[in-house]
Amino acid sequence: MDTGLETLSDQNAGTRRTTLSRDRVLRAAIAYADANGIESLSMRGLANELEVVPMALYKHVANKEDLLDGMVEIVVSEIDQAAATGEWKHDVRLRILAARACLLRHSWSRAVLESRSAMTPAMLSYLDALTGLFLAGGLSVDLTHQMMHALGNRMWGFSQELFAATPPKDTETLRAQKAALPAHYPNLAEIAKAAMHSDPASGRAPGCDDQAEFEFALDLLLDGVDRLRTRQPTR
Amino acid sequence: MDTGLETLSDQNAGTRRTTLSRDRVLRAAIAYADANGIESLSMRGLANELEVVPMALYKHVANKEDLLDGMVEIVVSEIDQAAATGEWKHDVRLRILAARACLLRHSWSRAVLESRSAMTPAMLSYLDALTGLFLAGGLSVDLTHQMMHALGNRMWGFSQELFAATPPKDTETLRAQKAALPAHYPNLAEIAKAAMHSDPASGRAPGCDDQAEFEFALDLLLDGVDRLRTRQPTR
DNA sequence: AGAAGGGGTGTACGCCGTACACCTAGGCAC
DNA sequence: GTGCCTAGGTGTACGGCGTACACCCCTTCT
Repeated sequence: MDTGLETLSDQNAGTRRTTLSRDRVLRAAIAYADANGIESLSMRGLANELEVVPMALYKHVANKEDLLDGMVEIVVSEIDQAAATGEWKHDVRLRILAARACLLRHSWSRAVLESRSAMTPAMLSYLDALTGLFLAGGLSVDLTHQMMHALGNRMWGFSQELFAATPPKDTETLRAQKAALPAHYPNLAEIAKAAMHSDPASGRAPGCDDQAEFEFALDLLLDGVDRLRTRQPTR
Repeated sequence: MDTGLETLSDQNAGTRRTTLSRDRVLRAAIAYADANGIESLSMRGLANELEVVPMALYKHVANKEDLLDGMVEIVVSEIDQAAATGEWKHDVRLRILAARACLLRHSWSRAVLESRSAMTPAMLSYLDALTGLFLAGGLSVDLTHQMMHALGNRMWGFSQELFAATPPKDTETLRAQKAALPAHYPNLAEIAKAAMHSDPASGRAPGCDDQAEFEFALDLLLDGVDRLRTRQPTR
């Protein structure tokens, strides 16, 4: 479904324009949110924009939550994944600035991203690549883990853990995709496995000590500025 | 208005319980959000909780936005402002962890806080005190400024500038409270003044270079972890 | 030709925030 | 005491929202 094949439409009378598709709906929603702000994006308004009746949208998105999920998925997938140069710090820096630039292009995206509970493939892919850069740069698995949490904030404003608060929901497919996770996101799988050892808590994102991770990042900043304190001001 | 004086009520018949007040409404809303989640807090449900008709709330809060403003104001004002010991890094650490602890007590508060556009007195007061700690600790005005932005994120998940996007609105009172700002929040006023010099842009929070501030914090983290990289893992 | 089903439609329900007119009870001036 | 004023609770109503459900039409496959 929702491949962009666009089978025979636009007969010259122009009665029905190009038909809908999940992708067309999502992109129209993004354009609408860009133009009018996310708070004024409604199913009815979007349908109106697409010159279609509101309920037509529900043939392509499950509900408004799904619409928002799809919107951020597209935005995140547009993050420029620059090629690695081998200079890990430089590479990480580039990736994160690319993410920031991408989210800034759609000012609503940060807020929506934070309101989502589950990770999408594009997010996982981005995070996995970033994790890989740290590991390749020689950071230990634990340090990489801590750093990912510390940066989560910076990248798109998260403060809570990335995998938090996913309700049980459909256990069947969930278990399946959980099993498939290591294959697609090997780096994430590695730090998750390591974290699991120290504290096999329930649910996803097990073994993450939020408080410790928060303090780690805080101390990194405080110690860093303390070191700068003795020199002249930066700007 | 809304002082807690509670003039003669509760006549033994118990017809009208204690009457409403802005404070009672706000605290009931906080309790409701704590118990049921912020997304299910509605004016109607809250009114029902207070055994009152929905429109009665509007005698005490202007609208739902105002209700949310009032809720975060209370939460933020409950942040434990520990006495300064003179050890600036320790003091800053404690204040920030106190803020985190307070916001974590009300899981909805972070999201609501981020959705607000304007600063409230309690927020300004907290930020002013923190700024004061940095300055007293010997950080330059510029470094303090950068650090406040870097920490904004850590404290309650902000990624955007703190003062951003306040619409023009009521110029009369706005100008007045803007003029009164230095008296109440001297430390904030100092870094704002310094920032104004380098780039007198329009609106509030002038002279803040978002991109530079983001990169400052990012580099602090990356350089910090790079330094840790050469030693053994932390946990 | 006839079945199947993907995709747009129309109607309707229950929730939301809140404008506006109203009523009522206490405090005050006289 | 009488009459007014006002703060605060009430009732009704409106427009907007997300979306369930029954429909129907048009394409495609057999």
